[in-house]
Amino acid sequence: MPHLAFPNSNCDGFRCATHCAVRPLAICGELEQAEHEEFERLAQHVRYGAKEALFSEDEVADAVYSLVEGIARLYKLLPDGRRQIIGFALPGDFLGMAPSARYSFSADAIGGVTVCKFFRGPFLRFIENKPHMLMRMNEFATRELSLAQDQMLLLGRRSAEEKVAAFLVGWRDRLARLEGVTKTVSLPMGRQDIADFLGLTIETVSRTFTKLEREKLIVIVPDGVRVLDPKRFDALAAA
Amino acid sequence: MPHLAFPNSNCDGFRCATHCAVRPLAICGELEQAEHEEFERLAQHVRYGAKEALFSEDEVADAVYSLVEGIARLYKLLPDGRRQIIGFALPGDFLGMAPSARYSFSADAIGGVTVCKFFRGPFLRFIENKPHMLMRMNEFATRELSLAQDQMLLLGRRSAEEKVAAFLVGWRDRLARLEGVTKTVSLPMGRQDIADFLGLTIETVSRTFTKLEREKLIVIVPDGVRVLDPKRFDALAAA
DNA sequence: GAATGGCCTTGATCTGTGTCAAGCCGCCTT
DNA sequence: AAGGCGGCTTGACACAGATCAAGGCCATTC
Repeated sequence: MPHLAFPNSNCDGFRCATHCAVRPLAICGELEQAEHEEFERLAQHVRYGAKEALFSEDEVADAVYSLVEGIARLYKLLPDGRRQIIGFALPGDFLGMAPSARYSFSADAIGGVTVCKFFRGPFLRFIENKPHMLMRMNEFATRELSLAQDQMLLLGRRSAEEKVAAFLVGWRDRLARLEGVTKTVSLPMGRQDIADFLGLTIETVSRTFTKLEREKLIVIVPDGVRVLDPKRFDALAAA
Repeated sequence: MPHLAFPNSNCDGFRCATHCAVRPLAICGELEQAEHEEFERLAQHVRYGAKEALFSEDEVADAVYSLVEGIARLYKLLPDGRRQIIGFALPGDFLGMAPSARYSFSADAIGGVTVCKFFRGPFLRFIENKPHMLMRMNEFATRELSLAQDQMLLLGRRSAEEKVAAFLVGWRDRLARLEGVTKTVSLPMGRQDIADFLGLTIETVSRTFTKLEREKLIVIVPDGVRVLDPKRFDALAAA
């Protein structure tokens, strides 16, 4: 059961600085002072524990979410339990827009997650006469769509080794936007999650990590990998 | 080389009725009279012949397109030539928005295609202070994204037979929005296109069609299939 | 510090789909 | 009507990755 971190979401300056470190990257990043205060009054800051669900596919989509902190797993299931992870959400990402009245996928926390939660009605009323906000939402949707298309190419046409390499490169680059460039790529998600993201089995993912390590492209470290040969590695990921 | 069907795009009533039959479904479907006339003045109606490119990945994205008539193939290529078709565009679909200054995929005509083409600058200036239009673009993007996510599930987690069945059901339902419900599903794209859409080879697609026919689920007809047992067929596509 | 359980790795074997190759069918050209 | 060509189908075989099974490692608990 999620609890409200700030039931009175009209948080003071200190807390805002803490919890909205990603604001420039988020959907609300270009709101000016007055608008942002109005927007904040619509928000509930909610914290979810590890593996807790933010929302599930086919539920009535009564809220949208701006991820503030932590990482979420977005996925779809087939009736027999096969799972496809359609993305990992990072701080600044915007979740929960659906083309119908119900969510088209499920989202749950990997480790702890903090979000700004907005009920649909008030949210839509807020944006409906704010062209700048609508443009920003369009940018977000277009970027998401483009990532999804990259992933289709990966799922449909790349080998297991290419999938893993492309995943690591893509993940490293997304983390770099948040944390700056590093040699060590942290992987908060488990091997099964990676497998379900890449359309592979956990065994194939594990073997492929080992293979990349044998080929001296990476070193496997606790909860991550270190990229040894970025040049050769990026080439493998691109091809 | 495409030629302008209406170099003076300010077309008269008759031509509009002919060429904008899909307007209620298109991006401009909710513009009121005066706005729509302004919008039309920004448009070039352009016709492309079979296999002609509307635009290509990595080109400067200087225009967006509303597909009026015909079908387009949207795809990405790997450096070695492997191709993933990320979608088939139908009349009413909106193409060409990109998260960067360049197109993130290629689009070309299957058979003949007619579009409304808008240069990026005038288009953005037109929409920037029209919340209704921006909302509609959001709806379009959200629907596209949801389709892309369905496709990820298909590519990552379905068997060849499930892929083909799900493709036929999805395609039939999209055509039904335009042409009404029919038993016969027309397939204007070739087997290689279907293969590249489903992450399969042409041989596997061909064998799977034959298998579905042997199992009395479909009959293969010229340029399409007839679905014999919709109940059983939809079940196969869902599972 | 022994037992438990979750997560990951590794090995052996199987199989669905890819690859390679041949042939068919309908259509266009001459 | 003969030839050629593009698109499709079919068969034989190969292989990447799945499946099945076992074992290792580490953190947590009692």
